[in-house]
Amino acid sequence: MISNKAKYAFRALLAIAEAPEGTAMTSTEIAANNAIPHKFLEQILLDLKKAGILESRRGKLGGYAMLRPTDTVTFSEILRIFEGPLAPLPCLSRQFYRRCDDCESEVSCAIRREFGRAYDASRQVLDSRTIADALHDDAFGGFVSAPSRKAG
Amino acid sequence: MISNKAKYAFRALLAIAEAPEGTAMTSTEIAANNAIPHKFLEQILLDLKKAGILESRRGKLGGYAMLRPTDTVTFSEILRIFEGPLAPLPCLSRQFYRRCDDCESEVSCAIRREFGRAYDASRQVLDSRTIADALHDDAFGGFVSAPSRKAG
DNA sequence: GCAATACCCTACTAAATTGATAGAGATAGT
DNA sequence: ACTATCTCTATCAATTTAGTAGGGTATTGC
Repeated sequence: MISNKAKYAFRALLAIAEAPEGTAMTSTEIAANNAIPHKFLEQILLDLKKAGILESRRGKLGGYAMLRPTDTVTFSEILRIFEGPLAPLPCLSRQFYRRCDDCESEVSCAIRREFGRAYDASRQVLDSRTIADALHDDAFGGFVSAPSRKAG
Repeated sequence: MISNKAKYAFRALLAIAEAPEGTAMTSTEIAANNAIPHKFLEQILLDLKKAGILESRRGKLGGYAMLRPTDTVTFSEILRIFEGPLAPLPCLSRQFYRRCDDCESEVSCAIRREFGRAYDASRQVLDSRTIADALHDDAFGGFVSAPSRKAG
């Protein structure tokens, strides 16, 4: 399960990305329209700004806007800001690599191998999907299909 | 990142599964050979027993052994015992489904759609890989290949 | 210049989770 | 009876999560 913080970040980003180019959205607006606690959202937007995803203006006509084009901002990038490493094991992370304390041999570790496969699979999605993709419901994998997943 | 508890559980399971059919391994043995705190491991093995994965015997010739064949025990099954739902969002979980508190429409939720893709991808691995596969380093996806991942 | 608006920053808190440790009880074998 | 082993419950410290609180700082418009 991803944290509320990360979920709020995606909601906010999608809201900002949807706004017409050049217009800024205020934290108050975003909070109200997306069921996010206002002061909590402020922290999140600040994190996104510090990460170079958003830009901001203060004062009366202030607010937040995308700093980078929406099609360059991937889901994994955002997730990492709020969740830290996405790898299931420290020894599988490229960006936050840490050897397991008690590991004898990484190459022969069956747990590492299996989780490596799972991680590869999910990373292939999260690394390639962007905010722009999410907004436009672009197809994944080169074809369009109705969602087959059923809730429940 | 998966919890230490889950990681220990996999280590223990692999150790037990590796033992000759019919022989039981004691928690003390498993703990010593796999760098797991003994009393912590006891809780874990108990959970695995309650979940119907292991059987146990008390007393002098006691210990733990597989209850079900190793090729029927999937990674996702074990993970769920110790980590709860694997889905990144409650509204994507089949076994622990919960609507997001503030969700207006699940079908049109872009966040749900994108994470659904990532979840599908990793589930395809974790649902299909078993303890037996991990032990025998069986190929995944119908072919054998040298691991291309580099640690670091 | 001054007030209103909106972002910026830090500190705090309650509740839950993680990663154990501790100790007593139940059962099986010799 | 004795001992090895599993079984069960309680407890604990550290960390994380999900916020709340309350100022401080920049910008605009009058």
